[in-house]
This record gives sequence, C-alpha cells and structure tokens, in this order.
Amino acid sequence: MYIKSTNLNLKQIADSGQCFRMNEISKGRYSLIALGEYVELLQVDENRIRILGASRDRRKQWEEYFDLQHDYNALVNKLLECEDEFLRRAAAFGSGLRILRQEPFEMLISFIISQNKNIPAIKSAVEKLCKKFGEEKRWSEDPNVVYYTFPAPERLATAEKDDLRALGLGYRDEYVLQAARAVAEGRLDLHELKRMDYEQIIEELMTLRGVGKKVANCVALFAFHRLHSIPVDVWIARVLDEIYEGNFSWEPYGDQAGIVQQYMFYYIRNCKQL
DNA sequence: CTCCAGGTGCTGG
DNA sequence: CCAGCACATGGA
Repeated sequence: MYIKSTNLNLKQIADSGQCFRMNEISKGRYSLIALGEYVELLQVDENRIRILGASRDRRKQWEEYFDLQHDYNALVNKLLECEDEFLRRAAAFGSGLRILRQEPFEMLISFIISQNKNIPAIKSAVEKLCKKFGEEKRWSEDPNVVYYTFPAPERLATAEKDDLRALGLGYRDEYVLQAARAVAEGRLDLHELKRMDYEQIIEELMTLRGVGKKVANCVALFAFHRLHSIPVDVWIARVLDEIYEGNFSWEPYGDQAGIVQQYMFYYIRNCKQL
C-alpha cells in the first residue's frame, strides 16, 4: 500500500516523540504497531511512503492515521517566510512532521508513563507493558515477526500491582492502574471525550492522578487531534525561556499552535547545532 | 558513577 | 499564585 502526500517524512515522525512504537529496524525502514496491526514502512520518495503488511481494506484508516486530510504545507510555507528565525529553522528542519491520529487509551497510558522519563526509556517501558499485557500476534507477511498489541483497558485494569511493579514503571505504576480502571469501568469514557471541546477534555483527563496539564495536552493533541493543544515539557519550556526569554506568544498560530509546538520540539531535540 | 528525562502532587510561603 | 521538593527508574 502506498500513501502519497506532501510533508510526510518517516524519519522525522519516528523521532518526533509523539509515537513510541515506531522504530527504525534497518536503514530507512521502520516498524510500527498501530491500528491493532504490525506494519513496516518505507520512504519511497519525498512525498510518498509504502506500508508493508497493512490489511488491504484499511487504506482509509492508515490515511487517517497519517492525517492526510490536513494541509501541513500551508503552515510550513507560512513559517518559512515569517520574521521569527527560530521558527523558520524549525519549520525547515521538521517540514515532514505530521500529528498522527493515535489511539486515545494508548496515548493516555503512554504519556502517563512518559513523565520524568526520556524517550528511549518511555519506548522500552511501553514495549514491556505491551509484551506483558498485550495480545501476541504474528505478522501476516512474515510469521517469524512476533508483536504485541497495546493492551486493552479491560486487560490492564485487571493487572496485579506486583506485575506492574515488575515492569519498572516506578511510582507511575499506580497512576497507570488507576487510569486503566477508570476507563475500563466507564468512569472515563474516551469515546465521549472525543466529542467534547478542548477545555472539557483537559478537565476530564486531569481528574486522573498522574495526569497534569502536560500529559492532558499530549492526549488532546495526539489522540483527539486538538491542534491548538500545547504540551509544555522541559524542552519546550527551555525554548520559551532561553530562546525567547519569555516573550513568545502562541496566539498568532491559533488552531495550529500544537503543530508549531511540534516543530519546535523536534528541532530543539534533534538539531545538533543551535 | 552521575546526570537527567515530552511531570505531577504536595507543601509551605 | 508560585517555588521547592520527593518521587522510582533506566538510558546515555
């Protein structure tokens, strides 16, 4: 299956810190577990990727996953011409980024785990969680490839504390368990959240222990596609403080602020010089 | 070995 | 409202 669009770069997306189950397995080839299946991804050319092993009838879901309906090119071009040098560089550097449309429960749990961890540590923790509580499957293209789906809320809700503790989540294990139970028991309805407005989503999510402003905004942005959500982590805080010395306003970017945030994050973390 | 991470909750001012 | 601190752990 081929997917074609401008501003679609696998390396940049894989290194963007929004998804934790996309990894380079060989030069230019990526594995990804999403939509309940394992696929491998190739960058065919600048505006085209190939998805290997995707279910034939899921083209539409994969196009949605990569947010194909959104026009990133307009924003990138606007930023490339703006007065702000840092944003010009950031947009040029991460022009192939997209905000993926990921599973709400996976995002909630993954970003609860993410707190006070670096990205490699988050990835390995999420992978351990999936191996322990997810469903074991084999790739249709190659049965030697074994993978584990992200656990369903109902499954995770039945986890024993000791099993979670053994995963090395640290103090976050209690947060993970409580969040899973809230979802499994219907106290937090993620499908309902999808229809709420931004403020309500944040408010609902923050009723969970271990979910603060940052994690709530990550879920709003990466699962509910609220593109004006602005997760402020240590890196973004550093940019606002050190590059802009406290004089940056998200206001001009309106409902694209979350994407601008993503360009900043990717640039400051991955660009070696300045 | 030390440092720090896509933070949050809690406490004391 | 804000600053300071504890929190468990592992990757670099």
